Amino acid sequence: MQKTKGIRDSVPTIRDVAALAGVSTATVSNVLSGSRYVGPERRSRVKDAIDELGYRPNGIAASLRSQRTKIIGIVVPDIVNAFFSSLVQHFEELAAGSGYQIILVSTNEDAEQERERMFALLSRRVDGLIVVPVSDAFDTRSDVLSEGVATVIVDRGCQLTGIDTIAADNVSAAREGTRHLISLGHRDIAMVVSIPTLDNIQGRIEGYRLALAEAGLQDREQVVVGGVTVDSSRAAVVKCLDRPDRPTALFAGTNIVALGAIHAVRDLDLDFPRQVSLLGFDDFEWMTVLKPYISTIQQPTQEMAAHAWRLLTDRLAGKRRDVSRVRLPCTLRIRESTVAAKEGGS
Amino acid sequence: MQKTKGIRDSVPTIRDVAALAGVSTATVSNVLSGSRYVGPERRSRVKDAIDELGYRPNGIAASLRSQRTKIIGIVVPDIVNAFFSSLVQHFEELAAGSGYQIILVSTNEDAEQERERMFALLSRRVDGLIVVPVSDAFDTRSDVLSEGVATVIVDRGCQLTGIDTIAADNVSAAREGTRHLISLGHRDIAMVVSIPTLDNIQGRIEGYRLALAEAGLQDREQVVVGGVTVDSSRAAVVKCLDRPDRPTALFAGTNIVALGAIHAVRDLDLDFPRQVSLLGFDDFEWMTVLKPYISTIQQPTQEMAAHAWRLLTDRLAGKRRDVSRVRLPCTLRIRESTVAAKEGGS
DNA sequence: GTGAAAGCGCTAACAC
DNA sequence: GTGTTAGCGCTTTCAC
Repeated sequence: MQKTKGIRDSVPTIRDVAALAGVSTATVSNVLSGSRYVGPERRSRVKDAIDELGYRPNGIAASLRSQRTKIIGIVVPDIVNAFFSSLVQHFEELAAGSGYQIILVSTNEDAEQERERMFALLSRRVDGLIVVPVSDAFDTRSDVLSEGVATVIVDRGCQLTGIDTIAADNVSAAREGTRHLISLGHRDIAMVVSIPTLDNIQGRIEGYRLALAEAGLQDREQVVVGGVTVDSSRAAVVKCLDRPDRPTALFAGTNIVALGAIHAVRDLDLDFPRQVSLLGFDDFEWMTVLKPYISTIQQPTQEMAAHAWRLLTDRLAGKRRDVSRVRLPCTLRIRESTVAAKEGGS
Repeated sequence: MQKTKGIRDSVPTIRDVAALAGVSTATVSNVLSGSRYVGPERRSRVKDAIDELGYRPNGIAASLRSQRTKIIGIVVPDIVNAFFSSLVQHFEELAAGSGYQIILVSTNEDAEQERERMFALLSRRVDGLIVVPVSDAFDTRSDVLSEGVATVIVDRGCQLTGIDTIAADNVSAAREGTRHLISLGHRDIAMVVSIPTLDNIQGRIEGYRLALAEAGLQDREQVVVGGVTVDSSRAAVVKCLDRPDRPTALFAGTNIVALGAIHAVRDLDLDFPRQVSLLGFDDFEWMTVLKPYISTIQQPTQEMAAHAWRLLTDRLAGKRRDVSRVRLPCTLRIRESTVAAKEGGS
């Protein structure tokens, strides 16, 4: 088989376009990118040639040369978790709107996977990284971050310094939520959390404690650890509720934990919400479909994503040198699962 | 500023590694890829050099040269929909397990966006594409597919020929579900669907009709169009139920529609499931948390993803030339939302 | 305003 | 078993 120049048997390149249009490759490139002015006549000749050949620029080659991939790596612990998929959706939209694309990594709540996969992302030479770390030991893996790739940390791991972080104002949110429960007359309120060492969870616990202390209820503090799965949370809550002196209200620190808590309440056949009130975290469709409708604290996922994206693109554009640390307010959505405590409760 | 060869002030390349190890770049490349044997001594010298320099191969350059990016484009209509995010999770895992990465595109159920974004994916020179099309008019956009990129279609658009497709066996599944409802004594069963023109939905409608016909109930057929959002489905179902001759059972064709249907039942304050039974499609955590627990038809998302991945990688490896058309069986999960029809129903 | 040409960092022939 | 080298397709100086 002979390689004949005149025969187009493979994908057309910028050279083919240039030849057909009778211009230089530089001109074709400039028509495409608009980086410098090209006269109207040549421009239209180039466009015609592009159409005729069905030319599609090779982004790989462009990336190699320009040292920018226009790809952002998005790292989340679990894409099936509605909170994270909601974030990802927003990132994906923001990316599309500005000529970027996203490579998605779901780390499965596993630190080792996270590490490996982030290195893989770096090999792809992503322009930037948006990460919801698996754990706060993230900073011990600073080798990943020290590569000089622009990175924004979201939701978890926001105790890190020297790096842009963005999260909900967990302390205030949990404080407000706990106050709501207290105002309903609850005195025994258990906080159920996923992993108490995560900084966002710590914030929620802190807010809970603050509100308890304000009401002189610090002795009644009760933090239950549910873990990252619905089943583990369910088991933990069952254990917590299956006692005569059970709490009259549960404050679930994440949507997964809330799911587990509801299961647990069902398992014990308790009158829900009369015997146990429940306040959730995150706001999703199913919470308003299930009876009783679940009261919850809504995180501003869209704003979080928008802020994170802006932080990242500003840094990529060299518009910022200082480190940002953003905390966004949450909204308490009171529905039906939080009701007044029964008299003579505990 | 002078460019001094001896000073490592930038990211190390394969050449730096080769120089430090005293070998050729080819040898470094071979140590990394294992594509040909390298003697133990040189190998360890190379590895030391890599560690010392903190060298990380540039995947962009490798892709340009080898003409393979090891990236698969995943296109879904809506990443927040649990059915799709579940698929994506599996794809992401499969990719990681075989040295691939995925670029995610969420088309927002918009055909124009889908088209544009798929072209962008082609510009990135993804090795393959896994697509859940927005609509069946996908074939009119065959320009995207004619680029010769290996593509597998999942869930929707599976009426297409000449391309690998994989989906649930919607006809059988819906038939079995409808039979279940009929066996409970229901005679007025409404099927609520998202978009009746989608081929997967058509399959579900067909299964419903088949079961109705088997029972001599073809005259009672009632297909309600709910659209792609929870709110539109809710409104459609309210309209359907707010009549004296309302159906005694609803068969929701998707999880979104099921959510809308439950809302509607609540809105009308009907005794659920006594006055209206509900059979859903897709199986998610919230369905077993809400009372009554929702009976549903479970699609084998994991198997669908695994099959699709295999189809794609086999084709990439040149192991297949013929077109595959896979249909996977679903599982009926009977829980509490489907109960016997009240005597003298309609 | 436009072109020529030098690479970006790597892999895969092709040599030996 | 290992080295040499020619590009992959583009962007971007540097000339004019």
